[in-house]
Amino acid sequence: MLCQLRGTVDDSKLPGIPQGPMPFNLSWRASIRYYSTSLQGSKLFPVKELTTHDILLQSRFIYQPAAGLVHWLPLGLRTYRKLQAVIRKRMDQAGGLEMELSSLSSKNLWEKTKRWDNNELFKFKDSKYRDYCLVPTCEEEITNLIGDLCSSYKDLPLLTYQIARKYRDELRPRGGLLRGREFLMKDAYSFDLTKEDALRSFDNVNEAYRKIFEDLKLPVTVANADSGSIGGDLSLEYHLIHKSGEDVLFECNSCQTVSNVEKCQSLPEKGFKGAKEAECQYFINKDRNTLIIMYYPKGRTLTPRYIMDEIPDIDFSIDEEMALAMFKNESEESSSFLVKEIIRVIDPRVTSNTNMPDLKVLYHRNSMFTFTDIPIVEAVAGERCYECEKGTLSEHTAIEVGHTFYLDKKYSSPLDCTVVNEKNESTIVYMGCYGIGVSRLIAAIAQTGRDEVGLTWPQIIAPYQITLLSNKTSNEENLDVVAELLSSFDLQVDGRDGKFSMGHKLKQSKVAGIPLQIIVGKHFPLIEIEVRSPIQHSQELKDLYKRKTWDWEIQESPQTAGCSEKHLVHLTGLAQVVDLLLKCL
RNA sequence: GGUCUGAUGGUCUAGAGGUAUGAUUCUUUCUUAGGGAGGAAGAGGUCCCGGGUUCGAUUCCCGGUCAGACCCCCA
Repeated sequence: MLCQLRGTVDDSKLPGIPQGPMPFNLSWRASIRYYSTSLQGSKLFPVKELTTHDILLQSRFIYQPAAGLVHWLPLGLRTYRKLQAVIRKRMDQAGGLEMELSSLSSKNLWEKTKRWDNNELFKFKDSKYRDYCLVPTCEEEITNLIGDLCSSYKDLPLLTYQIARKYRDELRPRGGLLRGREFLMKDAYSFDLTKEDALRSFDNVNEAYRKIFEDLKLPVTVANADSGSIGGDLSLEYHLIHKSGEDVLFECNSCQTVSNVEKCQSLPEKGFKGAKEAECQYFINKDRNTLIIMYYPKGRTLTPRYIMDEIPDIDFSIDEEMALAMFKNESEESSSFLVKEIIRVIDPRVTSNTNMPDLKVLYHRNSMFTFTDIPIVEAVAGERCYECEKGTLSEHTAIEVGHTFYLDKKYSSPLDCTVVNEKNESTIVYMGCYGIGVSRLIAAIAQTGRDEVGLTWPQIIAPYQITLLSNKTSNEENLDVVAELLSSFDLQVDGRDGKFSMGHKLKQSKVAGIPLQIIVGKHFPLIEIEVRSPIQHSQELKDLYKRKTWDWEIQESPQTAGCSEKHLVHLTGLAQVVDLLLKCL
């Protein structure tokens, strides 16, 4: 793939450089085109004012044919594949077995897990009017598959994964890759005989995730999370902190616990005397014999599910009016007042100093129970951590890029995924599921890594590691010599001539976030290397510098946009220096 | 599903009741030659779709479609 961008439009003048197959059968000319037309109109829209999504579009990583859909272009596809390779490597090391399930799934499994009635599911009918969906995730299919194929405890523990496209009928897709209707996700599923084993599998995958983000050199934040519609009771989210993020996290400055706002209880600040005024909301339990009244400070967001541990049979599907009607109705029918109960849940911010609203039901003192120590509203920054009760919470916005769930038997039970144990007894397996949004991760990395000049990728997923380019006057043979010298590297050779100036080619490479620009120009046989983002010199590099027997100058912090340092190296040492520089990234 | 905004050459845009401005891009060509080069000539538009008002609508009105932002939702 050396000469993908090499040469002029005139095929007859192509130099004798090996030509690899073009991705997607794009013609030679199309390849030149995607490069040369990038950032059109950049004078009108300087890169630093563009959104990251626009940079991805204009530097031809992706093409957006319609809202929520993405075509991957040659440059973007390289990053897309490299990121998959990183994930694949770590999942394999964790013992994962890669598979690939169909993107289509028939209705019956989804009915068993009660997830068919979801308007984000892409549903359609075939010519025989049978219902299908495009998979938004694969718990149903994989659980069914494993239940069918695995029958003995000897098959466990089992970890399967796939990197495949997923579909969600988002009402309003947004932010391009961040929230598309079709996206790439790595989804993994673990199957274990016992809960202990399942929790070990959960830890195992989380460890693999840690390594993946370490490979990418990303400062990922792990947060306790609500498990949402997936269910289960243990769930971790992986986030990149960024101001554009849609998730809100709270971090405790004492115990360091990070939690998603959806799963973050908080205590009032020290010395808080109580809210001025309270509001309340009524709920009823599933047996319809207990009314639950939640009191919380006026103006705060009530989070009723925080009481789930204490009142597991609370029924959130019944609204306030219905709950009150049911309770009153039951009261009349039932002659015994004693079987009726009222539970008051009073948020800790509501105290004796607080104005309480009037009760809407008659009650009997003996049948009333009160919680006063369970926080039931969304946390806000500045309040005290509920975990350690010492630290103060601070707020961050973040982009969620990964999520792990311990599922217990949530899916294995309705889908009857069982194995026999040593005693030949049938037992339901324990599951976990684990996702990384691959396409979203690319967008998140682009977003968090970009600067005024353009994108900056972690070296391991940059579309190319190096752009090798010529200036307008250097002769082609010199470029060939250097290309040959560096042929073992992941190299993009931009030998376009004519109207493409050196500055033009440099800018394009830097906008695209290629880590190194190497210029074959007027100093030949000295070669210029520009480093896109700041790096730490390794000891190895410093040693080589001391031992060098050929020309090598380093210019720290040059006054060039998108360039942290420049090297002027003689051909003789070029490959060694490039190799060590890449290792510093 | 709600609220708002928008739709004009491939891309971005100006504009006004009388078929359209500028830039960019693309083609040919000359010059230039180290930080997104400059000139010359050329190419490229049923002004989103349907209806209404009008002598005449791309422009005004109504409806639709699509796109974007904010809600809502959300493994």
